[in-house]
Amino acid sequence: MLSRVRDAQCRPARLQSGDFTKQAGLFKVLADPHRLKIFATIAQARGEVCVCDITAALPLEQPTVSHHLRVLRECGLLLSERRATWVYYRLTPGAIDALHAALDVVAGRSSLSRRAGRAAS
Amino acid sequence: MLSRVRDAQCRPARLQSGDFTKQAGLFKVLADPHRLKIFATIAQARGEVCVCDITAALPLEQPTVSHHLRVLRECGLLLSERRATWVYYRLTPGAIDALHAALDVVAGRSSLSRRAGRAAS
DNA sequence: TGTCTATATAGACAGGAGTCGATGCCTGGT
DNA sequence: ACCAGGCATCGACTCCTGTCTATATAGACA
Repeated sequence: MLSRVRDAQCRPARLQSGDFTKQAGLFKVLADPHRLKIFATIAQARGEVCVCDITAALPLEQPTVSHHLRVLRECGLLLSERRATWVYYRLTPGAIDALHAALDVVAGRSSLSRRAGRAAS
Repeated sequence: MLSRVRDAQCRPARLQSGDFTKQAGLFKVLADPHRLKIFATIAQARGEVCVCDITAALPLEQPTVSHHLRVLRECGLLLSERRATWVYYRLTPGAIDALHAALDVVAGRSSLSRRAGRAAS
């Protein structure tokens, strides 16, 4: 039996039994360069950004930008608010933490200890 | 000119000029549940994991697992080493930090301050 | 050398995702 | 009431990707 030989020098590893569908879904939302640029722009604006400004800054047609904003909104990363004829997007509170937490689940690090680390800095 | 009206109450936001292709590429690699499970398994093993164990733990055929491992390897997150007939995968040193750094680029936080925060915990 | 096992590669296929043009909805102004 | 502009939705198209089967490669062993 060959597996006996391997086990002797490999000590086979408890494998992850859970599924990572939720985390993968978050990463998928960030897996597009244009969408990531939209998210980064809003994140670094530390406030709200008008859709018209986002559209103007991207080499995409308006419906495509609207589609990306919808994806970001529906996964819970962004919030939108209409004022007059314009729509403004902002980060959902805790969005960045949610992303770091997803990474921590993957890396096997508790999100509590990570937040403690960030708070100490 | 309508934009004048909007500018008065929107103060248009410096938009991100850089492209986030590199970061989006990293997130894309993690955007598949099976691939994320593979990565999490290896990350939490704190060492190397045999391909045969990964294949046994997933509801996928062997070539599909091999494909996912290739993707993780070619993006720089995993390293592979052959010993006898078996191949072992491990995390590339700094892989987790690279992912957090990518998030920090998006969130507008310097990776230096983040690492300092983690080191202090 | 021949065979068996473990892994990688090649090719094909189906479903998903990004993009666009056309159109509809909402709001403000005339 | 009508028009104009900003944004969302719809439908279609194309490319990408995850998956499979079939096959090749590499190493161990007889």
